[in-house]
Amino acid sequence: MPFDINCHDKLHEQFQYLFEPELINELCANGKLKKYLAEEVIVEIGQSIDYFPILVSGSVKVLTEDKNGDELLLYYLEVGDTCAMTLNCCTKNTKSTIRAVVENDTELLFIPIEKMEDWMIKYRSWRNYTFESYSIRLNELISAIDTLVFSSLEERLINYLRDKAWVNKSNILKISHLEVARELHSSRVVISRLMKKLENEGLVKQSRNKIEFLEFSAK
DNA sequence: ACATTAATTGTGT
DNA sequence: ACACAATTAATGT
Repeated sequence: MPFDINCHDKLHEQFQYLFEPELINELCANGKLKKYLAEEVIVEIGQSIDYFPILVSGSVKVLTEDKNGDELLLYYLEVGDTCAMTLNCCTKNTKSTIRAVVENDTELLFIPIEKMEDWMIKYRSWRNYTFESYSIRLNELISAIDTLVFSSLEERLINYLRDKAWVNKSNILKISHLEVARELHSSRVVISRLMKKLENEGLVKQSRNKIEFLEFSAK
């Protein structure tokens, strides 16, 4: 990892409201910045975690997998987020039960786990950050489970499209029905039928490998 | 520009 | 769920 002269300024800019300047200096001094391209796998299921990642730019999706190898999207991570899973793995030294895949080109800052305990004691903002992350991730999970259990696939599909549009900051999603089906743990035919229905209802426009999500109602 | 092929999407059973 | 039809994008000639 080459030393990045811009790292310092960039981090100060990104995290000025999250961490005190002292801590950001420590982040620069101890963290390693790594770039990932879309579709790259950051963490695989069963892998152990030896660095603590913080998302500096881009976005990442977090998935589980059942024994048949079928996937299910849990949630997205955005700038400033970290994964609660890794918080767990770092402290308890267990293996990851999730897979993390890059959604949009991403930069991650990797922190050696030894530093985490130091900072927990030294920096109030770090304590807040880790607790906040836990709490946010827990709520994300609960709401994911909620829609999973209580909503029809149609509602899940709409939620999925909305979330994806949000993290991509675009209403135009470049994705095929097959990929959607995999992330929602459904089948391609079912998704195609639902998409057709949504299209007739005027919620989406679609063409090959492209879905345009039309939602203007505030929420 | 046209033909061939592969991938994606649509529909009926 | 499966099979197949229809459509579209990609590639070669």
